[in-house]
Amino acid sequence: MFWTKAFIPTLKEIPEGAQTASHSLLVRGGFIRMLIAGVYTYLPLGWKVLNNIEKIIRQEMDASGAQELLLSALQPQELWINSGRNKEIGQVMFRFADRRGRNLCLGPTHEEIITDLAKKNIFSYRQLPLILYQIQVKFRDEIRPRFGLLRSCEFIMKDAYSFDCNEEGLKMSYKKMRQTYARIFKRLGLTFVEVEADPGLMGGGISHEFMAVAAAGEDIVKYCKSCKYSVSSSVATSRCPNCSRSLEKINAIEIGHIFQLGTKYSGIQEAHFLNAEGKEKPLIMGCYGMGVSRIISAIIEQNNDEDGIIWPTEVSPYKIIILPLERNGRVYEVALGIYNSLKEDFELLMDERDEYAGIKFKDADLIGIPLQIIISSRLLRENKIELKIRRTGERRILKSDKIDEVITTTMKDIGPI
RNA sequence: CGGGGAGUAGCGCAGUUUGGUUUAGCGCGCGUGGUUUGGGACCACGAGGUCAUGGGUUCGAGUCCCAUCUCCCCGACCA
Repeated sequence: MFWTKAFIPTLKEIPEGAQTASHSLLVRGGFIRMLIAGVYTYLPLGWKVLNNIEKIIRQEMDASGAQELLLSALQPQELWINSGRNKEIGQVMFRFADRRGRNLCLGPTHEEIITDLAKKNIFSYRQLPLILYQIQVKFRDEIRPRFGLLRSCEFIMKDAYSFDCNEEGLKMSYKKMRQTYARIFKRLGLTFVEVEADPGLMGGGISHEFMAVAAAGEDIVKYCKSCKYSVSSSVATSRCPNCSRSLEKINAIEIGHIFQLGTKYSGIQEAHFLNAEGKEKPLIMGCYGMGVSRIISAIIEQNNDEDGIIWPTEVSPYKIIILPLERNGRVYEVALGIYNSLKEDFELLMDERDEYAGIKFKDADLIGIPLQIIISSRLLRENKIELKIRRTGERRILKSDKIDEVITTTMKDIGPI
C-alpha cells in the first residue's frame, strides 16, 4: 500500500477527552474515530488490526475443534423473557419494536439464542460434545461508555458455547477453552493472569477471568505475592486462601471470561437430549467470552512508548514500512525496488508522501509498524540503507543489495509474522 | 441516574469573569506558489465559523438569564 493512496488520518495532538494511551493513540494513529459516545468507526488501519486479531482467534479456536457460526444480532425479546434475564439485564439491553409491534432487542450476549438453536437441533448424545463460536458485534447500552474501545456500547466479541452430556464433559470442554484462551492471548503478545471470578449475570458455577495487566484497566485483580494466587475483585476474599497473607491489588483489563453454566439455560429453555440410556437430559453448557475489540486497547496499553504504538508483528496492520526520505530520483527508485521485491512476502506500507523526513519518522513510530526501512541519499551514496526496529529502537545499516535476506532474518528476530 | 467539568474553523485551544476596537482570534492541519529535505521546516498569499441548539434580557450578546442537546471525569455495570 502506498501512503498517498491510503486513508490514514493521523493527528499530532492528543484528542480532547482521551484519557488513556490506547484511546489517544488509536485516534491519533488513524485507527478509529468516535461517532457518538461509546460507538466507534474502524478506519482501514483499525480494521486491519481487528482482522489480524480475529485471524489468530479463529486459528486457535478451530484448532481446538470448535466450529464457527454466526448468530443474529437482532433477537426476539421473548427468549429473554422466557429465560428470566429480561428483567435482570435491565436497561443494558437495547429494546424496540418492529413495524408489526413485535418486541425485539439487539443482542448483548447470546446464551438464549444458542440454547434455542441447540434445543431445536441437538437431540442425541451422539452429537456431543460440541463447541460452537462466533465473532460478532454486541450491543450494550452501557451506563458509562469510556476509554475508547475499552468500554463501548457496540463492540466485537468472540463468544463460544460448549454442549456436553455430563459434568465431566463440561470440565473437559472448559479446560480446553481455558487452554485455547491462554494460547490466543500469548500469541497476541499480552501479559495476562487467569483469576477465579464471580459468574454474575451469566450464572452457573465455576468461572474464570482473563485479565490483561494494565494501569488503565477498570478491573482490579487481587493477588498473593508469595504463592501467586490471584482472584477477581468481584470475589469476596480478604486474605490469600493458600497462605493467608494479605493480597496485593493490580489494575487489569478483562479480556476474557469463561463460565461453567451447567443447565442454567438448557433447563429453563428445555434444551434436552437423549443420553445413551435413552433418558431425556438437559444439555450441560459452558460459555466463553472474549472481548475482541477490547483486546486492541489492551495490546496498546501494554505495548506503547512516548512515540506511539508498538504492535506485535502478527497484529500490526502492516509488517514493514518503507520510508524513502526523498520523493524523486534514486532514493525513490531504490525504495520502489525494495517494495517490489518484498511485497510478495510481507504486507508493506510505502510512505512516499512529499513530506519532511521528521513527519515520516513520527508517523511511522505513531502507527507502530514493527520494522522501518529508511532510504536516504546520504546512505545510498555508500549503497547502504537502514533498518529501524520499532520496539527496541535498534538501527541496522546494511548493503542495499542484501536487502531481501537481511529483511527475512530481521523479521524473524522481531517475532512471528 | 447522582456529583463535577466542557461545547468557539478539520484537530488542539484563547477570548466569556467586568456585554461595546471582535467586520471573532491563535497554533497545527488544508489549498496555491517558492525555498527546503535524517526527527513534526520556512516565506508569501488564500480557503475555512449558524461561537452546540432554541428562547429571553439589552440600543448592542461568543460574553448575561432560562431550557434543551452533546461530550468528558468520579460512582453503580461489564467482554
